[in-house]
Amino acid sequence: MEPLPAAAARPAGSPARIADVAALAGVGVATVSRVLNGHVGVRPSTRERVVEAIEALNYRPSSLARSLSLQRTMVVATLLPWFTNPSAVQRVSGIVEGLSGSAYDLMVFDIESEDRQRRAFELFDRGDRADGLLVVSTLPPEAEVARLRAAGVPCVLIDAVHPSFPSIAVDDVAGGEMATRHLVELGHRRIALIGDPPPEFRFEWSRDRTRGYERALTWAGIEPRGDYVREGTRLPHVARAVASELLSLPERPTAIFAASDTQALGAIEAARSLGIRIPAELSIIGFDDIEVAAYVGLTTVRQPLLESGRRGAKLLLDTLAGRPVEPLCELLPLELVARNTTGPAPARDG
Amino acid sequence: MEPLPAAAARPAGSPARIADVAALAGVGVATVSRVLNGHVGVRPSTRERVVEAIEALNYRPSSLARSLSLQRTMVVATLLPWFTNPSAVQRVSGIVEGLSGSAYDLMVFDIESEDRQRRAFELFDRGDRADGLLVVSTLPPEAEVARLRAAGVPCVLIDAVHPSFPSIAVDDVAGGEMATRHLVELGHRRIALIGDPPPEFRFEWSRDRTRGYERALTWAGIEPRGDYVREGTRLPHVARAVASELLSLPERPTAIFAASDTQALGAIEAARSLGIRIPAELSIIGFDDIEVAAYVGLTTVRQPLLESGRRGAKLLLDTLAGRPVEPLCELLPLELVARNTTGPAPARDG
DNA sequence: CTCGTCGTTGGAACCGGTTTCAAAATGGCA
DNA sequence: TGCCATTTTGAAACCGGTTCCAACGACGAG
Repeated sequence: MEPLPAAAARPAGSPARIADVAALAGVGVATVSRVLNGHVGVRPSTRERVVEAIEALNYRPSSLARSLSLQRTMVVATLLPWFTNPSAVQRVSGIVEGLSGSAYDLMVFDIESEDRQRRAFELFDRGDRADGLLVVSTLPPEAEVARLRAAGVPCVLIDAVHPSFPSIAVDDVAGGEMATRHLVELGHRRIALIGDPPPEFRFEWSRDRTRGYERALTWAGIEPRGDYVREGTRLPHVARAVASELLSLPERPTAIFAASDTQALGAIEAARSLGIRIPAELSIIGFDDIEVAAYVGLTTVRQPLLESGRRGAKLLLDTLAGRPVEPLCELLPLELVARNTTGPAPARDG
Repeated sequence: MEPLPAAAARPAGSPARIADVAALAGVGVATVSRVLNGHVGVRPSTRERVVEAIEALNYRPSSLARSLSLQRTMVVATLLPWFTNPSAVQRVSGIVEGLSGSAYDLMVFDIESEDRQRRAFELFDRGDRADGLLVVSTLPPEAEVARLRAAGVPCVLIDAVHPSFPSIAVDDVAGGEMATRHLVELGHRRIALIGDPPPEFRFEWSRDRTRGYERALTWAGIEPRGDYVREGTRLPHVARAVASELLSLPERPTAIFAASDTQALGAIEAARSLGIRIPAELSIIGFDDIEVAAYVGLTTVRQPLLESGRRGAKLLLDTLAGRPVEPLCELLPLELVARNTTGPAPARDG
């Protein structure tokens, strides 16, 4: 029973294992495990010997091995494309908020290509790297949906909708319509659109906003013009170039609806460098209401980015806590925020 | 040798294991593993039977178990506080860039409290959840440094310096001096400072910038005034409140040096709402040069945020590839970017 | 026909924890 | 002191993979 002082140190470079601690303390691994996890029923004197051994070896259990054994990680993962986008950042902020105070840690995985999307699901679809998933702005491939369901991995979608999972989203068609109608009501007839990239990663909100745009135009009796619709890209400098093109058309549009604030900012820069005054000569409306939008006075359609993350996190926590959550789609409200980048159409156009 | 068709399905809810595949294909687990990992030396007919079984069961290996066995995850983790801060986001963007094209996936872990910092290192300091670490804007506690070294976890520091690890940083004292001197050269004598939070998570660049500020004042023969120095907080609205206080002092400062662009924006808002014209009545200079800084015309001290991430990622990849990297501190260059928020001191102050 | 070689294969040990279960140690009481 | 109930304890099985190594089968040569 006397403590064994020298339990043959392991090769340098390998941290101590539970077996090393057990050997040093002269107990079995089960006892060390009990001490580590604060189980009752360990004699105080034994506990102390174990604690000493732990400290002597500077031991900490492998969280990986622990997860494998427990079938539980206490980690929630967020999968999202281009997560350094301002709107994505806002959503993640909400998720952080929603998770704070819970026992779960957040791990963020960026998807910047189809390849990474595959890798992401390879890592997470069995639920062994995270106990729950928040999938943002992307729709999992059907094969993954099947696997996630088979493995029983709780999963909540944000800014994407799938019948198998609870989803948080907004009505993008209505949003596009709202933005366009605002411009129409200001007297604009030549309204251009800067849309987002083609459906990558199966998320298509930009297309939906375009549909809303077309619907509002039709409703106002305005013929949609092909040369006014540009499916640009999410990158600001490309949006800027696209806007420059639009503003150099022989029949220059008097208003631009950008499918995201980031793109709207690009459009503003383009107008600036062409010497076009906003909103006197050109109205610009964005979508999202990212943080800088308020700062620079951008008119936009506000969607509750932060709230979407917060709400998604809450739903996921509910599921993880065993409170059943229906796979319903929750639509968050949109709101037009009129600031300084939209105004009445120029006179000669009225 | 004939294929066993029905290898007793496992309880629903559990994804297939390698043993299930082996049973269904009528081979040993070793063979399945060989097929999975593309090893040579498997008879084509056998390989085919295994592949069929894999597809029949929709099997995918547990990445967790795989990591445990291989002692390798092919994941790089980034640990950083408040990673939804614009400057942090920029750094992460750089990391994403630096890692793209490599075989490593990036996982981001947010540290928003001391508790989370502890959790972060609990998860990662044995190197079993990630093969390498990028620690940003925070200094690991010494105990963790010891553990990381003991476990041989490659680790690169960004925006933090520690003798044990390669570090990427800037000279914050020089930066603070550069900013303040710019104001001095414009004729300002009443120069206030909005600093950052007290040293949380052991990162102290704000204090260093304050030192640079004091040094520049002394150099110009200006007596530092206690009521002009406010250690604010990173949150924009608090910075705004602090700026309001400063601007309501009987002897109002004619210039403000904000230790980060985020805080500078808060100061600008405060000035705006008090009807103080920038830069005619008040000069404001920030630090970082975050993306919106250029957009709103903020004068600032530019530090290469993106580059810091890119460079850190490269160093880590080098280490992971076995190319030895010295634990040296790499200082990136700072640059004064004069835009529209700073100008000559008001006349009566000259 | 037998032997040696080489290409395939599967059993078992291992990665580092948790937990079950039965055995051992302890303590109370007659 | 002896017996039984009650802690305490550790060996072994398990989580789900990878890989070493020995054994197996087929084949060509002698």
